[in-house]
Amino acid sequence: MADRAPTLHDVASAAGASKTSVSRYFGDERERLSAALQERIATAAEQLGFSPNRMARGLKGGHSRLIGMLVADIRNPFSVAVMHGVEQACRQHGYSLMLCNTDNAPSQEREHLALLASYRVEGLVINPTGSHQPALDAQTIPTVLLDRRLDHARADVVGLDNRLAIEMALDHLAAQGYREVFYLSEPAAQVSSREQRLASFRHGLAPRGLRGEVHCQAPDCADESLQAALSAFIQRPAAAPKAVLCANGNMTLAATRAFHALAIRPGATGLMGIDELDWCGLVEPGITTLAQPTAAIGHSAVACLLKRLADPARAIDDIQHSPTLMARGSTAAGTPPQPPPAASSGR
Amino acid sequence: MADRAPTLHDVASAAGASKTSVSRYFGDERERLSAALQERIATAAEQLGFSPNRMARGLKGGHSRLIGMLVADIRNPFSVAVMHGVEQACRQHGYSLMLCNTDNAPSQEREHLALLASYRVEGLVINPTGSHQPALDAQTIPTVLLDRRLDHARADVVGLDNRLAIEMALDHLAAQGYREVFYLSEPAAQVSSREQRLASFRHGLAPRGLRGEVHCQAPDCADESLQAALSAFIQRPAAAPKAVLCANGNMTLAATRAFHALAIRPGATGLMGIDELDWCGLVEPGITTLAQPTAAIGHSAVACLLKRLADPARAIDDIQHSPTLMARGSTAAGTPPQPPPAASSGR
DNA sequence: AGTTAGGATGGGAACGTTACCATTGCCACT
DNA sequence: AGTGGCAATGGTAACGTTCCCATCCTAACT
Repeated sequence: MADRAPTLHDVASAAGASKTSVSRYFGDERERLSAALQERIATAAEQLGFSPNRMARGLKGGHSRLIGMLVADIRNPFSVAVMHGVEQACRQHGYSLMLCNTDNAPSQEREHLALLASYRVEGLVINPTGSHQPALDAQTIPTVLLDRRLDHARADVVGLDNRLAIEMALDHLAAQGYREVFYLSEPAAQVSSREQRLASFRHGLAPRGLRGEVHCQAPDCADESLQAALSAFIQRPAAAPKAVLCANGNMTLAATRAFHALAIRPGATGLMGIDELDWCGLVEPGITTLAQPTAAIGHSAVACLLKRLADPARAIDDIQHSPTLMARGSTAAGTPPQPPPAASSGR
Repeated sequence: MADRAPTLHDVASAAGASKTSVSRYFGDERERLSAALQERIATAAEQLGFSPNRMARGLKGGHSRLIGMLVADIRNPFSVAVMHGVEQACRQHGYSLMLCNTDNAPSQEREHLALLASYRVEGLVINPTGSHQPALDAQTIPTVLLDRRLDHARADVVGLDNRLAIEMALDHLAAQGYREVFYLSEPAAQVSSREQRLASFRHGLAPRGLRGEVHCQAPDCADESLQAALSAFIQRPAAAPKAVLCANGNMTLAATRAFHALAIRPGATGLMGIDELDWCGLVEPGITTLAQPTAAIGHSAVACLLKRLADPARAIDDIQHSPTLMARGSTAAGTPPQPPPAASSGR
């Protein structure tokens, strides 16, 4: 019969009702209709296979019921896990998620931002690419920043408690008897979470009697430079065991590959990373990680966004989640854990 | 100034032009406008920060410029990789992607389908959950099925050449000297790709002089049953080496975990899987896989969809991609590869 | 009985855009 | 000079909804 999708009007005439009534039925005023009318509309709609046109609805009411999400790297399991949480939370609150992947490219970030704006998304969850984006700063749509802070943008931030994470990592490494730590990160400039972790690392060394060394490099870089740096670190003579600490999942993967290429089994030389990955228990002897509560992060990002939608003027939130230590063989030094150099030994 | 987003009309009056001209400027008739007018509109739009409202555009023209994608399990790296390809391809063709994750739940599949329909997406890329969905069959929106065929739905299919994949796997295992193969799959009923792989497995054994055993189980199931089955298979006395073949990435992960729990190092007992994963090179001694060309699959899914959009009546496509063998240590039997029992030895 | 409150319903004007048709010039024909 | 055509622009009616207001009816008041 109808070649195109049936409209409100079609349903109305089929049910012998007015557009308004049908609109009410599908909106949130269904109770205002008499039982008889509800029945008629339900039947007619069912029969025609009607589903309200969200475009039209969004146009008239100004509510798109859409939330946009910008992910820097969709192939990063951490991002996917958070995204999963975000999507669930959105759905729970009656929003749909429009997802865009920027592949860490500022140009795509800009483009997608414009796109999402043109769909009049009501809110934005953004995991920004590193580089500074004026377009992001000028954001007029309520925004929650994921994992990465942006200096110039007035937006809520949800992510990991980076200082706590690094301290937990250093505590664990120190307790396991490691005394020198090689910190492996992607280039930290411009990316707040990396900067925070790096700074916390630097500050956290001395109080624990640790020595540290920092190595930053892009993960897509050739493996050789990482291998070389790692190998130099490991071969350098030292009195106590050494460990490698990876600032995120990408680097954990890179470091594990480097260990593998150098034919070094983690443990005697420690290996630890932030972000839990499927395979961390599988690579011998198991790789110690700090797992991020990805679902919680996703949910709280949406919760935060909705709060801002409800009250645009409220103070900016900065929600920091705590990681969970997954201790495995890669940080069992082999030498029995020694008490820290100076401190009390009783406890 | 303006509290809400500026409209076409705002730009028009700011530029001293008509709505039509501005519409033309932002549509695909920009060349029809004189240079002077283009200039004026560009300036005005820039200054107001105008971006056309896609909702309104979609409403009037009937073109949402939206493609919907339904993914059964967003935490499956294979799905994500394909999705990445789909998104790229969409963007290249001027479409945006609306992504929904069904978490393998038919109810969510139904729900999301309705949602996408209500946004009037022009096409659908679906990776169906297993169970039979009348809603999917009745699909009136042009649809491409990913990886999984649906009996009752008239839709194009894009995926792996499952028969070829299994044959490549069996060829490889046979060539490496394995003679008994334990086939590990998620429950195959209702899911065409699993059924195809399973059937190909069964048919491919005899010609190669192999013996086979099939084990199906849900991946979220407790590990013990898998471990028990695996252990029974491995301990059974046999004249020649045995191998485990995993039907997809999830099962490869499960099997690797089981090997790990049983403290068996793959190799003497072979281990191989369909789907390449980050860590397959990392787990000792490297896990042999068949990599799917995920980007190509994503791109061809969109290409296929666009062809159908252009010509709804054309014959149904069934595009099968070929996998790539990533041979690693987990299928190096240790015994030198013997020539197949009967066949010619000269080649 | 007359008035009024209020519940149920319908009519019509937006929302921001595009599609169609109309209008204006201007130039090149015969 | 008159006509036709084309290029450049503008006006207006949709698209499918929701929102505001009007209308009707029933029931409960004075």
